[in-house]
Amino acid sequence: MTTEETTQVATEPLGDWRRDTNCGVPRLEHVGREFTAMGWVATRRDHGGIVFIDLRDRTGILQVVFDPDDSPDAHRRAHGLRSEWVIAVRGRIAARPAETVNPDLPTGQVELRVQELRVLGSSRALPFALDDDDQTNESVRLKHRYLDLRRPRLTHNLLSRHRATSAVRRYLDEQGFVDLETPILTRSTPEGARDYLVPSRVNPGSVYALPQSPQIFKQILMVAGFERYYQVCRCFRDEDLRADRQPEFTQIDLEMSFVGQEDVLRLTEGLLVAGASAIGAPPPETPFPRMTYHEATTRFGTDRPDTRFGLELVELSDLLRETKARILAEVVARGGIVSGIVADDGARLSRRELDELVAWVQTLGAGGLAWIRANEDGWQSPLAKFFDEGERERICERTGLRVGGVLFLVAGPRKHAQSVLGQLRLRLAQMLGKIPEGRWNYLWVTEFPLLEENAEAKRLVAVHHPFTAPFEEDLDKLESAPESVRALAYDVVLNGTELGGGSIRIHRPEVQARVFRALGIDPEQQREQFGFLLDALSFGAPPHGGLALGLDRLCMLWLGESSIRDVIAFPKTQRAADPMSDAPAPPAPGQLRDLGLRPI
RNA sequence: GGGGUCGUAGCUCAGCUGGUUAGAGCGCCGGCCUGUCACGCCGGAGGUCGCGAGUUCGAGCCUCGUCGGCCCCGCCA
Repeated sequence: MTTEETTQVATEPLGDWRRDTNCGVPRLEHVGREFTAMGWVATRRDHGGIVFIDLRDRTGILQVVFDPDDSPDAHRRAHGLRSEWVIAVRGRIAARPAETVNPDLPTGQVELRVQELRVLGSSRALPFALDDDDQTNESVRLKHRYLDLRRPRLTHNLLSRHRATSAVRRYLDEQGFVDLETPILTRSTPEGARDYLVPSRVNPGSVYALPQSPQIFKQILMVAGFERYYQVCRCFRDEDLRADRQPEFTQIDLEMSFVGQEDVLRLTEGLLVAGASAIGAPPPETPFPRMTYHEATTRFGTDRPDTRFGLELVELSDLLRETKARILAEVVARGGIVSGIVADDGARLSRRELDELVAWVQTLGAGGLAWIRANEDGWQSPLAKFFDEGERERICERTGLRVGGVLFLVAGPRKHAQSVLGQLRLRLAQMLGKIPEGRWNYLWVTEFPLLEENAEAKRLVAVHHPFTAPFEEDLDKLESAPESVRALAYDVVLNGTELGGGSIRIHRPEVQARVFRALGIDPEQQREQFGFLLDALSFGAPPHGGLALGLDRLCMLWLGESSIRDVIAFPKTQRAADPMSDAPAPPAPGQLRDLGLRPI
């Protein structure tokens, strides 16, 4: 039978039938009631003399029974039903015989005995099975996303996401926030991610940019006097994709006037409690632990530490200044550091696994990875022969290295060595099974530096963005020691993933001018790039600050998924394409001409 | 831009050292079946081995290129 023939099954109109129960609803208390249910044929079990259908709607599954004793006509027609047909059934709820109760279904104690059947829609044979454990290639699933979304797990994910979003909106509404929209067609801003550009037909040669975030507009809304703004808004960044990065993603974006950092953090904690509770994840305990940027990078090698396990970094530079392992001593002499991680059960790793780690670290661009394995009969290490007795004792004392453990060492410029160890730490935790299940470690990282050296541009750039306020007490170092100035910026982290971040903004024009000067942005550039914000700030700007949270990532973590694609209805592939609609596509003839564009 | 990995029936996969007519499970189609819930039993259809070159007497298998999925580095203020 061909596909075309399959689709030629006669379907019936809905007529005056109306649904009066959902599939997930009926229980023993409904026995004897007459119901009309509608949904999709999830599975059929045709025994000839009797036919069972699992009927599915978004609320769950109900077993419906076609028995000739109830209706010979419905029973005869039930043989023709197929997977994913849409049907309406009318009948009576009955208790199942005791031995046929299905404990795996919430409705498993009852069934609907069908008196009348209407076939509302037929279905072609499916391109893939709608099981939660189906491993079908993702491009096939995305091409038929409407089918993929019928899988209970994805249905559950999107319904849960809706509950979380609704709860967040309710929470912010209660806190006096106003939901305001900002432009999607906006102006490209310098630095940051690559923009998606939209050419303007009525202004040939000019383009809009899609917003990377509504940053400037929400600050202007503060100047406009709205005091508290929020938006669940789409943001666009034309960068390469990852499991937790899509070209368009959703932020919970908010901004508040007349507040300091503490107010934003407390409000955000409440928001996360509301969202987690609504989605069914454990609500976090508040207040969240705090950690400075300095502590995070020193102890964990990253500004988004996963504190669910140890394996912390230990610096050894001062012990190894004079060591005969020249490869280490030279790095210290040049101003770099030697830092390490002890895995107290690291001896479980085979020589081969250790070698693979060394090779892997090299792919991160590190000079190398040294390891010291503390065996019963002494140290085993490519560097063992360089260390004398005193050094060994001091290293063990500092790091806690004991028999059965392995010490991993990385030497290099401070930032780089820490970052490599931070990544090694995560990898070790995975290999050694040190990441506990069911832990939800929320954490604030604070006191980010305001500015940092950009290696490529060889100048200072803003760590957060150019409107981030410096610490008041660090202001006098802005010219003398700009890199030591701390920012009133903060990130919220969950289990090593950055959920979002924000800052208190500069609302005083003279401070903004000094920061621009430190960034090397001259007044002409300031006007050109940020003129409208500077204008706004000059007309009575309240102190203000805010933050943005990645809603997709939040839902992913709360729901235990490993990709944000599983919490987005219509995500894109790694090449930023949509296999269902075939976007992006070449422009139609004439479209480019209308826009005043020519292919290069 | 770079690294890794995968691509064989609708789906998931097997396919030995390059050798006859490319297999399995699920799904699909037909038949039987009155208590199943991964129903069962019998039968059947279904293949551009991603695509293109090359090597070879001979390529699903080897080489090169290319397209696509996923993971990662760079990138993501």
